Amino acid sequence: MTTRTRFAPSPTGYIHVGNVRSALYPYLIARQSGGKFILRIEDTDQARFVDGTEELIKDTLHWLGLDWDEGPVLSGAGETGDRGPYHQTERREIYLKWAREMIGKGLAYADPYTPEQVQAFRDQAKAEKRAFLYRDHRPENPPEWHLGMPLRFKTPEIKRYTWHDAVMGELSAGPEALDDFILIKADGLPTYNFAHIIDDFEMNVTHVIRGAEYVASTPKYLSLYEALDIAPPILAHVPHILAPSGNKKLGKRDGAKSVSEYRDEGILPEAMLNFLAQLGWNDGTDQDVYSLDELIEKFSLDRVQKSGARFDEQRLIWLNGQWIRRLSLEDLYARVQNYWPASAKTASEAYKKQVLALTQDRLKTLRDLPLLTSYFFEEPTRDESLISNNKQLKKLSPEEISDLLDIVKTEFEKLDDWTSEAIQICLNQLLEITGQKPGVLFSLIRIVVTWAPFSPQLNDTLALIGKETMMARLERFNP
RNA sequence: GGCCUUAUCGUCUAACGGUUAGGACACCAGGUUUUCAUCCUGGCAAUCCGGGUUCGAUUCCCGGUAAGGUCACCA
Repeated sequence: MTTRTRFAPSPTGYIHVGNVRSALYPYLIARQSGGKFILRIEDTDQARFVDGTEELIKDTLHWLGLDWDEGPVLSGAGETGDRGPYHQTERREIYLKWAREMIGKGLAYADPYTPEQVQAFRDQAKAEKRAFLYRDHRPENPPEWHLGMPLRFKTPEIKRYTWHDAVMGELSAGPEALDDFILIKADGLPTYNFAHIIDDFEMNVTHVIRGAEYVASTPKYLSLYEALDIAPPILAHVPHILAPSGNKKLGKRDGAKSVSEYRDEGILPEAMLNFLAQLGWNDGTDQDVYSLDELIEKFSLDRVQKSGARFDEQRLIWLNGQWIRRLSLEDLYARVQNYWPASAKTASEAYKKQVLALTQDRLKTLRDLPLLTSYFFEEPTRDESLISNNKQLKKLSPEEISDLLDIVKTEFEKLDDWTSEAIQICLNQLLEITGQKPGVLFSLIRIVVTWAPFSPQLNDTLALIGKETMMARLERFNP
């Protein structure tokens, strides 16, 4: 049987990094076995529906390179795949057909209570410090069901379930976990609990990979699979990603950033995928950097961690730097297009590529580009703290600084061959003439020319900035 | 409160009864006769607690403790 996995998000807002991992793992499983990866939109909650989310989901997956074989098409309103529709709201009749069959078999019944009455039962259970079970209130003679009232699953057998989870191993839960949950809501749409089971069956899904919050309801699903005589798919519950501080699950309230935010900050999709895959998974080796192809080859659910992992942004940024360094100059140049400082607009492509080549090694996120390069394109703003905070330079008086720079100007004025090599020779001569240490002299030149906290090698930087600009900047500076 | 799950450096993790408990991020120190966020070298730092089982437990069992999930006409 071919592997078929799915990512089934609800269009209820932005996509955060936790969601991405729930897409990545099923994607990897599908690809490593030559199977299919399905995108299904679970849009049955009309109250929480947020317009535009579906486009966001598709854009995000596409940006990450997690392309799907079946589901809504990337842009526009169509769908691909022969197991659709892939929007749950368009599958309404399918769920109702299943529901009517279940009523016929005595597996479902109408819920006669008002929401307020059910809430009263719930409150009572809570007051008595018990778990709420609807089946304790299962009506003796439920009315005939019709559209407009909730339909509930009549749990056929209240018992303990034991099952295997591809991540968690052997799991089991007592009869308390079983209840008569709602199949069809009063609005005629199914609940997640019902819809996903029908969909996964009808779409031939072989692996259900989802967040650990579904472990508690798995016995209910098992009970439904059994009643429907459906063989359950392989179940894999992935632990939560934890917020940077505290032990809570990463959520919007804890400042969980959307994937687009990281994208805007200049995190590469390769780094994001690499980071997320390793958050809670490893292949047992010391490897740190994995391409998507390597992940496809090496990923396995049974090596996924059972406990939650904290989202460590510093590691993500480190990985991003690793990936930036692995990119070819052409590739990096293409990706960095929207990150240049405004002043680079008029610069030539050739010049920008030279700047990029010089700074590639120091770039951690694409958004750092202006910080690292703006002085190549515009007059830098003088920042006195660079001198006053410099261990060596702050010992020098303004006069001493002025004298040093005069010598520098004189020597460089004589230099016509403006290449890195010639500049380096000139710099070395300046050390001899002034009798200064490199840490003093070179730092001073670097700061006065760039006014940046860090920059590439001095000779290369000066070569690229050009003699004229450099001399002008030295001239302008008065200690 | 019921049910379920988890527990190794600050963080992510390796070790599937025998290791000086390994690696990575972060941090600290030194180096790359030049900054630095790259690069190299070194350092700091962990098996939640208590009982078993065993010649021997991070590893297996039990009990605590702590943390997380869940108990919706949300997914």
